[in-house]
Amino acid sequence: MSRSNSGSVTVRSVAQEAGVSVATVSRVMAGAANVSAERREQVLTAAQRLGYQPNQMARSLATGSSRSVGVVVPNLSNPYFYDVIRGLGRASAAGGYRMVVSDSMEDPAAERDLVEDLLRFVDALVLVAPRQARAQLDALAATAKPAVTLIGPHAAGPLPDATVDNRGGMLALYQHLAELGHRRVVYLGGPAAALQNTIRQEAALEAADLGLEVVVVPAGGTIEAGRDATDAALAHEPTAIAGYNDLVALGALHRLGQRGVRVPEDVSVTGFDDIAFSGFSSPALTTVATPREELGRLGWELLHERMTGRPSRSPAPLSAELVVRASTGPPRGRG
Amino acid sequence: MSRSNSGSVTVRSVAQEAGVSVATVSRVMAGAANVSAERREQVLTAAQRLGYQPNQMARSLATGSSRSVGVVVPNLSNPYFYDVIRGLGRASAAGGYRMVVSDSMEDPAAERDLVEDLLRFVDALVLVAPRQARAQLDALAATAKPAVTLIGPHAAGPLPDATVDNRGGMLALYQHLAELGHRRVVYLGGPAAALQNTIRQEAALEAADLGLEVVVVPAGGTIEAGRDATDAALAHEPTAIAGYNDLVALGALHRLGQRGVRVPEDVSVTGFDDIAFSGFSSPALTTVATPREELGRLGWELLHERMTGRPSRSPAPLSAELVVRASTGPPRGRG
DNA sequence: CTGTTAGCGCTTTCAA
DNA sequence: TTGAAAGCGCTAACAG
Repeated sequence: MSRSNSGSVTVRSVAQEAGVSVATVSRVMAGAANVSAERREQVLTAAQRLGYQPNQMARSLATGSSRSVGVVVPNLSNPYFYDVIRGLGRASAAGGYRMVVSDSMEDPAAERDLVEDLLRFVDALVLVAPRQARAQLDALAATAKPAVTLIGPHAAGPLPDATVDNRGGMLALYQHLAELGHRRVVYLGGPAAALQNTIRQEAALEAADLGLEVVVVPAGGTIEAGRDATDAALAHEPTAIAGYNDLVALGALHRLGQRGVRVPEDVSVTGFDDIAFSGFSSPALTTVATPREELGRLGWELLHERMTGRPSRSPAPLSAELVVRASTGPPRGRG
Repeated sequence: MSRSNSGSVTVRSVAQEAGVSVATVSRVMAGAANVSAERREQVLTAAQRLGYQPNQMARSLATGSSRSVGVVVPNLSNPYFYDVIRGLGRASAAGGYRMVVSDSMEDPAAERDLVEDLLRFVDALVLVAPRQARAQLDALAATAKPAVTLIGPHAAGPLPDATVDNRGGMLALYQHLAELGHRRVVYLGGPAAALQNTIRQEAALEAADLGLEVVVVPAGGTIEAGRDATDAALAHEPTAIAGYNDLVALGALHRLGQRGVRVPEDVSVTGFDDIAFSGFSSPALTTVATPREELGRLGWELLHERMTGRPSRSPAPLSAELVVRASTGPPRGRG
């Protein structure tokens, strides 16, 4: 051995400096109660003097826990996921755990690699809106480490999952449009690998009951995707366009503006997620809001239950709330 | 001891299964050349059979390196920082390092805590747009771990720093406005702790040489801050409003729309950063673009130099490029 | 309340 | 090319 860790201050140095055993130092650092005030003081000042910083690696190896949870998100450039992560981060921090987040950039293969990598050193894992096949996820549950999903598999699987009411949210949007008098709407579809899209798209079928004809035009999950799919959407002559998410809707809004199509006079537009930007577009976007920080918090709760060996079952989906802004209005007859 | 790490597959299990020593297993896993093909094969199949996964903690403790770099950003909800991080992530991943990113949420105290925490287990640190006092940063340089800043201290300090030409960018914006015929502009100031703001604000003084009178109105770094400061800005009767960054400018755009002030007919608006949303607002935002992924890459380069003990000096600021869109135009006389 | 000591799982000399 | 063995820095029995 003898790596040149020359300078590093260890429990040993502190113990020596303070004239106590390493065990005592360890106890003081851990905040254990069974140390006399006097000893504690000695250790603390010695540590201070030497600038001692516990080595997290050694600690983890000894305890078998890194006190960190891995988080994988499909796309951190979507503010929605950032908000979920923040809720998760706050909750886990309160529980004494740090978060290590990785972005798969919508790539299922990258997502698998990230999971594998994280599994080597975190205590537990949360997959946000996983983009991989169901079988892969189920395999994850067989791992020794606790894991949960957020906005995960539709049907109940071995992994606990917290999610939002995607179907209800979409239907609220459709109902709003139906009440406004719309009849034909285009749904701008999201990433194929996204489960949320599957669910949101399925809602199109049910929209028929509301007297709506919904045609699906594939787009993607980004603002650019929304912009680029808008021409195709317009070809169907809808009076309203429902985006897979706010980003897509914002992209559509932009393209409509370029083409001189007025919103909502000529075409209404809706999104999904209620990201901050949606309140600031012009016109401001009608969308559906879900409690995303709450979702993150809930994810931590589920994970924590798993980590402490308690049962933990997937809770009911968090409800989605319609947010009506300026991008929707009654359709006008044309021609 | 005897923590119930019962199930875990270790080098020992694999060695036993393969009928070799743990040293050989370690060598194979490390991809060392000095192992016979036969032995290697035995080890690999044994590892496969047992589903062996190296324990990263143990590895780190033994080698003294976690092969991870800590990254602290002030505000990940600003897409600008996300892009910088992505560049950094790609480069460090290519170099075999993983990134652990933390968000200080614009809180200098939180930033210090995060740094301290990260220092316990990462190999090196990069601070993006640090919000803490110069002295604190200089102290960081005294740490055993290599560290660099991105968009850091103005004057040269002990920490290498890669940055962008904030001053040049602002002046390009002012020159553009001056050429358009503007005379009086309001600069919507950013977060007090942000160094970028100091520099961008100082550019206001130089704008006088361009025939521009620039008055500073404090705002902040968010879209809400921009919105809320707009009324105060308007009180100065400017023909143009220059936001601290795109977020602030987008907020201003929104408020102007609410008040029925036309952009750019009545007031021109500019931002800084060229985040994706800025190309999609209406009107699209005139701003300044900086090579942010490149900035991240450069940060890794600097850090890597430090880590490998090479000199490393702060490079020249990356240049900022004016992006003219629809939010700026010639002023109209009023009254 | 305190110290001694045996590991956590892995890497890396060192000698064979 | 291979194995034995000594740690990396810390924690947690265990004995006192």
